[in-house]
Amino acid sequence: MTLKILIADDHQLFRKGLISLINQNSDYEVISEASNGRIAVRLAKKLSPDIVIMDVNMPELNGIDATRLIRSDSAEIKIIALSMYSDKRFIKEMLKSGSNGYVVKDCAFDELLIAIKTVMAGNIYLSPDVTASIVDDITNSATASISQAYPLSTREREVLQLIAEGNSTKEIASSMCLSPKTIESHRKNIMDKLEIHSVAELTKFAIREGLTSLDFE
Amino acid sequence: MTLKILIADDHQLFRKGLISLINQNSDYEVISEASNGRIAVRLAKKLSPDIVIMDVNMPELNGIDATRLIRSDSAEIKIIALSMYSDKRFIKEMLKSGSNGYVVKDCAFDELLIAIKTVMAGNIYLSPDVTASIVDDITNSATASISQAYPLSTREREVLQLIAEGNSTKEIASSMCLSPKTIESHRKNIMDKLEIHSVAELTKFAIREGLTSLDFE
DNA sequence: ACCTGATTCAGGATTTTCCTTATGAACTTT
DNA sequence: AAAGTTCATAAGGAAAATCCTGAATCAGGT
Repeated sequence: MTLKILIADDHQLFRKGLISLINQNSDYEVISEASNGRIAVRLAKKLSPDIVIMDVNMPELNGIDATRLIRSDSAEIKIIALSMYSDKRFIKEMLKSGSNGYVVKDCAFDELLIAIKTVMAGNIYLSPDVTASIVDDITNSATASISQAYPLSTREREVLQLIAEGNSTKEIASSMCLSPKTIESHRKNIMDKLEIHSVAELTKFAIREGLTSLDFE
Repeated sequence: MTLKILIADDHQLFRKGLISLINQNSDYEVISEASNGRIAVRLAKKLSPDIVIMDVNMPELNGIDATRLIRSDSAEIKIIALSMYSDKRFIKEMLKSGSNGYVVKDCAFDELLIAIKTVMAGNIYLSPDVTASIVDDITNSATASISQAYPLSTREREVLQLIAEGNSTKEIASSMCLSPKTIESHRKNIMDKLEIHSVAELTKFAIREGLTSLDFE
């Protein structure tokens, strides 16, 4: 029986390349693909894949929160985080959100296959780079972790991400299918919690936390 | 006779995926790969590929400068720029440096094949997104052509920096001893020139331009 | 002398944000 | 089980900021 895989990444060419690699192996089948976290969550719920390969940085809804949402629905679906960066914050947040592995995009394809086998066996897989980074972090454990300074709820982070991506309250409301008043509430709560009262600093916070990047739109 | 292709991208997984896709087509052969611009320049000189598929953002030596170096050595080698972004500045720099095409990473694989055929026929290929961006630029030529390089006046930069540091229009006005109305004008002019209409993206722009930093205050 | 762009600013219309309040659900604590 | 807490949702009205239009002044260049 083949393993059903869902791929979530915002770059079509990357997705197609990965699908091509994976489909050469008859043990695996890519059943669907998502260009952002929101779509990934919906497809995971609908299709129940065995594995989701999840990019960490995506527009609309990032991989961390998408993972959290999928995990809250299902403990069975394995999620492998895929990232350009071996940044400790991403790794920690991704693992906390319930991912079963963390692989950097610079890895060999064979490593990804090993990661898939490892997580399917019920274990956690981390890229060597990632492991090194984590170990390094543990040895220098004095530095208070970012996780402390992360009092925002899932919903709030979603909203913050969209704010930091340049969306207006209205735009966020319509993209999340909520009342603008709700977004206002979240926005106010975010600002109160962070003690930040400008979009500029909110954006910087979001960049530091990896919720958004400096990318051009 | 097969076309010899060199791939330059800093993410191994992306390279392997692309190679897998390309090698399904017997007209093309990926002869080598480079994980940064410097390696790409060396390999291009050594192997004389027909085409280099060049990521714009790479460590060590970026795609723009790598393209310039390859082009200064050879006018025959076709270079297709591949980027995550359809930002006008990247596009312009890449084309000025001598690339024959500019394709966004979100494109379909078939589009990349079309790009390859187009540049091999001696033409320039641009992704639809990219073309739109360029056309948009031309249609707004009067202001936009100037807005390309570094459009902001000294005063405008000053204001932008203060915006990006989280100050309100009022605060900026009082700190610069000007009317809030003046700051509003500057703000509007900045946004018009940059074609950016949110504080979030304005902040990102300011960070990229080095007008402000990500530091905690 | 004329034109362009930079800088300054105002009035009024529009939009957004801020503040308060509230409700039901889910989860925790007592 | 009852009470408290947090979260996500949202409305009404007040306050503030932004947007649009217009315009005066001044410096620099042709």
